[in-house]
Amino acid sequence: MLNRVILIGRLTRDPELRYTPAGVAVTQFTLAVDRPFVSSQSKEREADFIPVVTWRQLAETCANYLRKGRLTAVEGRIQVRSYDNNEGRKVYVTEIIADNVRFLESSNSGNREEGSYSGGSGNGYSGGGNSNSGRNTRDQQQDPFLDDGKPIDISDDDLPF
Amino acid sequence: MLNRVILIGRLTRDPELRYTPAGVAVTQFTLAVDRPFVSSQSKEREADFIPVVTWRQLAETCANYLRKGRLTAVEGRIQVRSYDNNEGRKVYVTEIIADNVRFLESSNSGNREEGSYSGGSGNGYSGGGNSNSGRNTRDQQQDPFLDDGKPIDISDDDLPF
Amino acid sequence: MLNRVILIGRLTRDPELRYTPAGVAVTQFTLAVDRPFVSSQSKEREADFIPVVTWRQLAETCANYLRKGRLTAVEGRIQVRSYDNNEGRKVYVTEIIADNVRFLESSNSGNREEGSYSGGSGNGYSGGGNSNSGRNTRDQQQDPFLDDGKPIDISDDDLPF
Amino acid sequence: MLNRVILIGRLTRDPELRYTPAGVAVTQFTLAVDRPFVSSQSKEREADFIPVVTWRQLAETCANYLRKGRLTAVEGRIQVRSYDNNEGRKVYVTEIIADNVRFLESSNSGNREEGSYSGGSGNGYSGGGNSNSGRNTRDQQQDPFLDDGKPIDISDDDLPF
DNA sequence: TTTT
DNA sequence: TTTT
Repeated sequence: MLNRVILIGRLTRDPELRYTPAGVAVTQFTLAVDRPFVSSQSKEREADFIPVVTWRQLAETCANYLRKGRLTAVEGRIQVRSYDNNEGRKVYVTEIIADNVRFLESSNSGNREEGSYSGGSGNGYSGGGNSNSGRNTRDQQQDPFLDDGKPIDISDDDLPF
Repeated sequence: MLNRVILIGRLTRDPELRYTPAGVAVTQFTLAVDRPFVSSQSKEREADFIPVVTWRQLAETCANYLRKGRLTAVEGRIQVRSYDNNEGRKVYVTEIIADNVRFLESSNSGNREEGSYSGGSGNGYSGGGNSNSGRNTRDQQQDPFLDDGKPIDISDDDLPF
Repeated sequence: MLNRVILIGRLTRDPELRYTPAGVAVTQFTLAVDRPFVSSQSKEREADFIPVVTWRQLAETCANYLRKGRLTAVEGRIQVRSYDNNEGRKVYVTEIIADNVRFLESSNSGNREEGSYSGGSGNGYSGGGNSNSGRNTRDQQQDPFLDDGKPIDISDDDLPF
Repeated sequence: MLNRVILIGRLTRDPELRYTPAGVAVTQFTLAVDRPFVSSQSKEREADFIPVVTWRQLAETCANYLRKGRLTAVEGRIQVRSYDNNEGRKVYVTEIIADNVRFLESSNSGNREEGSYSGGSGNGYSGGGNSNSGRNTRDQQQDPFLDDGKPIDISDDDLPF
């Protein structure tokens, strides 16, 4: 009925821009969001690493302007999808589908002129191809967003807009 | 830095109240949150099933008043934890740690007097024991929230408050 | 840069549907939102009364389905506008411009099938006229939303979409 | 029932720290929050100026670290209060009562180490007095937060915590 | 001016 | 694995 998320954190890597077979842009990145408390003795885990997905025009803007380490605000909704891994086990993936992303730090270190771009009506398909390259270090079973140099296998019927 | 989630949905089952070894109450339930759009042809998946965790006094209030099917509002933050399953693979679990829960439907069907309870300073430990029973059908490796009739294995150092 | 509000409360009156000179639907209502605490001795003020404005298709849906007393969730942004009253003093009006409204109670008292309607791309102008009537008791200088039987004086340039 | 606001914007002035007669710290500032759209021809109003109030420990932290122009995230709830101006007219004031404030820019221009402080259980009364001075340029009828050099007239019964 |  |  209602599903709203707002996060502020830093990118753990540069964003990954991909295209669906129909040429729809989709960008994925992960935000490290510091937890508000100090975990008493353990001291090990102090941030949540939350995957974010953007589509269409917003995907391309994020790919162009966001970089590893940048402080970023994200607004969107939680989505849970699942797939079967190669042991036949169902794996659940929870992601934030963002419709609004604010760049709280710009490239020039003196950040008084931060940009801000939001999603919405824009469709903004700007060509096919795949601007991504060479970050194939993750386990394909663990992460369906793995970049294998080919358009990702998402039916356009699955698009949330 | 900032991590805020607000959901409105319906419980997929009755909530599960457990206690940590130190006697801290923790309640888990899942909200079915209808998606805002109609997934064109497929028509199969139209809701997200989002796990929610509450602690202490709020946990006990939720266990007492929430039931399967009830429309409920939840406010909290996203938390990602991980554990190793029995194939040695790391499994990530994403949950909402709620600090505010609103009961939008009460038990009497005419719901003009809905309750509302929030978390906070309350500590509200009300005894040990385990009021839960007999729903051991899930794979323990898949879900550490599995009810095995014993207090759950969470160190009190892990408590987020 | 980012401006997000989520409220759950009850309508203090039936909603008011108006039309701009260009025929754009706009509906206003007020939500009574109970405060989370008990104001110690005074005990008088226990809710905030927060004005909400919706536009276009969402305005017409709200006017059709919302009624005084109904529990309702609203998502939107805070907007502050000002006007000069007849003593030449600037008066500030703070409203929630809603883009998503959820009806948590339906007309039939057994509320298991609540509706839910959100804003967005819809334009949904459904005729001119003014379905409103006879509530002219407020001071025009105090409230530009006063219903005087004529289309309200809002330039279409002021529309937030 | 539920009342949640999240804003990101810039301070229009340095924050104002005051104390109630009972010595409780309260800090007020205004956030300029840019609107997400371009108001077609008029071009005049492109931001909302939203008053924010913080209490106790959080008030003192804000007074110490926030400055005019700083990019800041605020989380809280909307509160509407009223008073009678000297023409006997009731004036409504809408403010955000913040319980979490994030400093997205630190004093040193290279802002890689932004601070972040949240409210909560802290009580943090650190003395009486009034650290504020000389900004009495606003109309008292317009702004009950006007600094007149004396503790403000708020009964401790009015405190929201 | 206010809702349950 | 799922709610209305």
